[in-house]
Amino acid sequence: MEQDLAPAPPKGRPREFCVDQALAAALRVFWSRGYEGASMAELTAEMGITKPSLYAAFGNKEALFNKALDLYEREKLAYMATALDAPTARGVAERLMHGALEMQMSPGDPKGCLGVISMSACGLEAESIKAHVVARRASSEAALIARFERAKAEGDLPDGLEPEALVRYLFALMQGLSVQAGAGATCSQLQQLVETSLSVWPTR
Amino acid sequence: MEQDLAPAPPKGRPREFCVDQALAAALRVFWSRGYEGASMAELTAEMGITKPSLYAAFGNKEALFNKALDLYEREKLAYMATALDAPTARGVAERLMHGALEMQMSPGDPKGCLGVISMSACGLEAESIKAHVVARRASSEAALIARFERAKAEGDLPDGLEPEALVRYLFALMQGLSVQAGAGATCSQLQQLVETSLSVWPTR
DNA sequence: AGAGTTATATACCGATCGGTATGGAAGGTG
DNA sequence: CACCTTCCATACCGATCGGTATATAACTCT
Repeated sequence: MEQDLAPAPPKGRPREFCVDQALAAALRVFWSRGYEGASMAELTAEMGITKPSLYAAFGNKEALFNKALDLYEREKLAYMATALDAPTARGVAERLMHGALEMQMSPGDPKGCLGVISMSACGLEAESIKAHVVARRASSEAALIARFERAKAEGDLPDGLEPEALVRYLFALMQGLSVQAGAGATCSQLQQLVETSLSVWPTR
Repeated sequence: MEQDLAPAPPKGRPREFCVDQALAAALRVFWSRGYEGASMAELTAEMGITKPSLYAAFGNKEALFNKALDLYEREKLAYMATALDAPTARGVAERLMHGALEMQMSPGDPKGCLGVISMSACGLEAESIKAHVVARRASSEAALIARFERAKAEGDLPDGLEPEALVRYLFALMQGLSVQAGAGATCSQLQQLVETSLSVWPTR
């Protein structure tokens, strides 16, 4: 076996654009318009490439969306993974709400949550997209439930609150935050929402 | 002035469909597909009429949507108005959450909330639709804020909670409920969410 | 029975949708 | 240099989008 650390001796004409940069541009379009609302014309214009280049590099519209969704979760939803490391259940909730708030207040990015938008968009063609996004949300939901199970075992949860129910409650708040951000709420309004949510968070 | 209690001596050929019935069918389509996801082809098929009949009776797609939105608020969101009559702030919250839950569990209707769906759908053409829906939500938001202002004056609210913030918190929960319902949550999961929300509702 | 009016049915409109065929330009390797 | 591979640019594909022109059918009024 030969070492292939410089694996690709590129044979043909090199491409004239940066794939990662183009994908980031595509993400911004999907993020602000939804899967169906994003047309190939707007995507190519915003990515600065032509349609054949897009199809050669990414496959088709659905594949492009899935790659953009990967990028979104990797870069914009990183706080969800690190939040689980907080020492207490309340700490987890604080990190999640503050992370979601910070993301919505990021000035360069579109408002709202790509996941929420994609689960709400409902055209016939987008059903497989929707199912895909729902499945991903279910996995992060499961991780958070596991974290709250541990909290319950540690006596960290008030009595009578099931981890599953608490996760759904917390997700509902974050989804509501995204909906209101997408509807044009101001930063201070979103801050108010997060503060209120944390002020009523159940303590034992 | 003549009495016009039988106001319309219909002159031409009578229409062969019931306008209210067709509008109800259109509402179901918009509700499950969103404004942009609902095509005229699916609308006319589901309404059981042809395109010229639709345009003659309702104007165009946007006007049809607005009339469907009227119907939605009148029939499906009636609980929001009556909830304000509850004697306490907590009672208002209970009626709102239970009303939203009951609506999401109605077996014949699509899942999710037409308002949330329409605020999330993002194509270029739908921006005026989105603005319209946002404006309507703002008015019901204002009504609820006024109700909680009264509650505050009556000493019905815990100290340190602003009516505005509490309304946004409550709306976030209801929007989250709709998102999860649209994503395929089961009835018992939604019930869990409502119970949890009410169990952490702040009391003085 | 006509005339006037309104609704329906079919076929059609330009524009846009996602996706692709084709021809040439830009690189490597003989 | 020819040769091969890959990418870019233009033009194009059938399908569908929202919306409409035209012709005919069904009704009331004179």
